Amino acid sequence: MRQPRLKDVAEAAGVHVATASRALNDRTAGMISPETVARVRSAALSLGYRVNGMARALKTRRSFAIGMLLPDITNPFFPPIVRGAEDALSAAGFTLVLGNTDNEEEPARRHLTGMLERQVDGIMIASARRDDPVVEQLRDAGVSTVLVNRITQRGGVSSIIPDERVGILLAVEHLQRLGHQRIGHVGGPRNTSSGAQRAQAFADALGDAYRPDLVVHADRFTEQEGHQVATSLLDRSDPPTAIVAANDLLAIGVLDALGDLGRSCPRDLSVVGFNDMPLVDHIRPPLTTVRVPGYEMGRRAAEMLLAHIEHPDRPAETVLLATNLVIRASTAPPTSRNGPTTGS
Amino acid sequence: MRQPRLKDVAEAAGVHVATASRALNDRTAGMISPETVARVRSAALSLGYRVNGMARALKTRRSFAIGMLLPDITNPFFPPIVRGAEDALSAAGFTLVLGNTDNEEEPARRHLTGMLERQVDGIMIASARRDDPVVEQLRDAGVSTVLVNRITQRGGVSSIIPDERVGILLAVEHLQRLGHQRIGHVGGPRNTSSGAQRAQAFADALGDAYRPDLVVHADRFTEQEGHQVATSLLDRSDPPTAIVAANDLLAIGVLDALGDLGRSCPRDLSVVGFNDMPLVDHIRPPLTTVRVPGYEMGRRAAEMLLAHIEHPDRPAETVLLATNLVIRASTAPPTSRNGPTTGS
DNA sequence: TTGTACGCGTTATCAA
DNA sequence: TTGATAACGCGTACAA
Repeated sequence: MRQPRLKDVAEAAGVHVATASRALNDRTAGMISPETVARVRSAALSLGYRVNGMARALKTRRSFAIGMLLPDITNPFFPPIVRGAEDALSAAGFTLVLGNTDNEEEPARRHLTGMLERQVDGIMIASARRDDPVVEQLRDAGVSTVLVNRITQRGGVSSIIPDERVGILLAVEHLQRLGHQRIGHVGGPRNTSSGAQRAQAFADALGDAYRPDLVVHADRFTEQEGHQVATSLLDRSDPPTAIVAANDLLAIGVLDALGDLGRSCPRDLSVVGFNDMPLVDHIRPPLTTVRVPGYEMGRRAAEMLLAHIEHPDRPAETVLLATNLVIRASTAPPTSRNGPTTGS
Repeated sequence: MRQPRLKDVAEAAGVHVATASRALNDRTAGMISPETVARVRSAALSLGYRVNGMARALKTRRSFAIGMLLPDITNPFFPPIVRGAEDALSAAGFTLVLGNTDNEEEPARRHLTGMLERQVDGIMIASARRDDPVVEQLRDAGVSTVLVNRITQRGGVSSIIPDERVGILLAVEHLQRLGHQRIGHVGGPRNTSSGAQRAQAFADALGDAYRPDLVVHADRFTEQEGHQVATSLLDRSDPPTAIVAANDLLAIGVLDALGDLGRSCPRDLSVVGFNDMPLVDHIRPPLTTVRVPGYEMGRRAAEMLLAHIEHPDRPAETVLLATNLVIRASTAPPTSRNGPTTGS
């Protein structure tokens, strides 16, 4: 026989379905006499009854499911975020639906449509681009949304991002204190807030020392892309003595490029990453990087989203999460080989 | 005004809801005259209509959602599996619901209950323990299930796992060929198939050379645990000259322990991991490890699950995915310092 | 080819 | 405190 339904429980307990429904829900069990509640619940237990969430959602217009869009779960920076979100969500009785977008619009739309059709109660987006029509639509459609790690240019939707400005500033100051004067930047995609903001923060931090020709941008936040664009930067007659990368994956790409050229870090080049994603403390050399609390970011994002679902009329807010510099072995003073006085 | 429903579309197109329903579904659109289909679809488009998946699922008893239980998305081995599964699922119009269990039963049950209440059409479990009542229940309840990466002792449910036996054998042979004679094993939790099978395969591969006192087991597949149990193995008067770890995280723990003791890899100890998870090629030293095709495993698992959902009566099958050894820099011949002839 | 009528399983409203 | 009844939005036999 098939899954028992509420009606079966009600019959087994000798009450009406409505009564059974009330007895089973904590919120409404107070209306029912303790004996009846007990009778219904034990009947449900012995029948192995399980509510049909679809029917409930149809009636209550709440699915207790949340969707999350991210570029690629395979990027080691995201799992802690997802884990943080999932922990907060499941603690509140919500379920997490995941979708990878590869930073492209078509998959993003596809996933979004699917999630919305399935009546998710809200959406977290970790894959927003600076100009993202998808986010606009969501906002206009009145869907509870929280942006994570990346924001769009036009606001109107709550978001939580790392303090990129401070992070980059700390990185630059660290390098300058070590004596570096020719500092380059391997930036991320300019159509993302992280790519654009970090590049801007880099320029601002350097001030007069800013050298536009020492800045390159990757089209994606991947090791391969970092490798490729860093090569052009390193393969010139007057390469930088230090590089601030827009994230750890790009930084690793820089290290790869450096190795290809037969040079080594930090002897020939200092490298700073961004995110402090898992395992970068174990790579060669252990990476100096700006730490972003991924787990916290995911957790708080979920909490913000749940709060927004409870109180849809509260204004959007954007939270800036503190970052700090973790100094490891990929940064060191410039040597005479690459120092400013060399000028071959 | 609220979300338009089918009725609104029907009215806008001047037809009955039933007609609108048929016109909107590709499967049934053939029953409807082309003009009507066009009229209905354009009405739907201009109204911004979106089916209510809950109502549809309630009626069709298919949610097009799949649940996946895993120990911890933060363990770098799992993201590729999840990505593979998600890609296959979304290609088939399914949605992925995620749950982290931390290898504990209570969270597993909680997530499972939530997923089942939400009427998922099937479940993938990457967190099974050897004796897992949760899996038994699922099987007995007739829920379509596929086990990934780990299996239970009692079968009856389809599964896909790496060929651990061959992988371990390749690792051991590689070390023996290098000249190692005192080879130890840092095993995983014995209540998981991966922990138990790899330990067994290790013993079998070594045959007469097997030394039970050179085997320790971690209670969890984490770097910390590996660090801890490896210390006891390395901190003895006659430590092994090589260690096969049950997975990469444990292997990294071994490297940590080695560093604590002031020794280095591969000079004082060769280490082989398992999984070839992302970034282990960049750690110090680049890790020799048994490669498991995580993405493929996730993709195929999803495909198997979908097949099972289509044909619930087909018998359970278990797929063994080929593994191979990736030799990098964490393995080398034993030196006189730690070689078999030393015997202090 | 289209319309009628009903049910999927639950909760909310109203009445008793 | 409990029961009767009507939705929630959709798909589908069956009839026309």
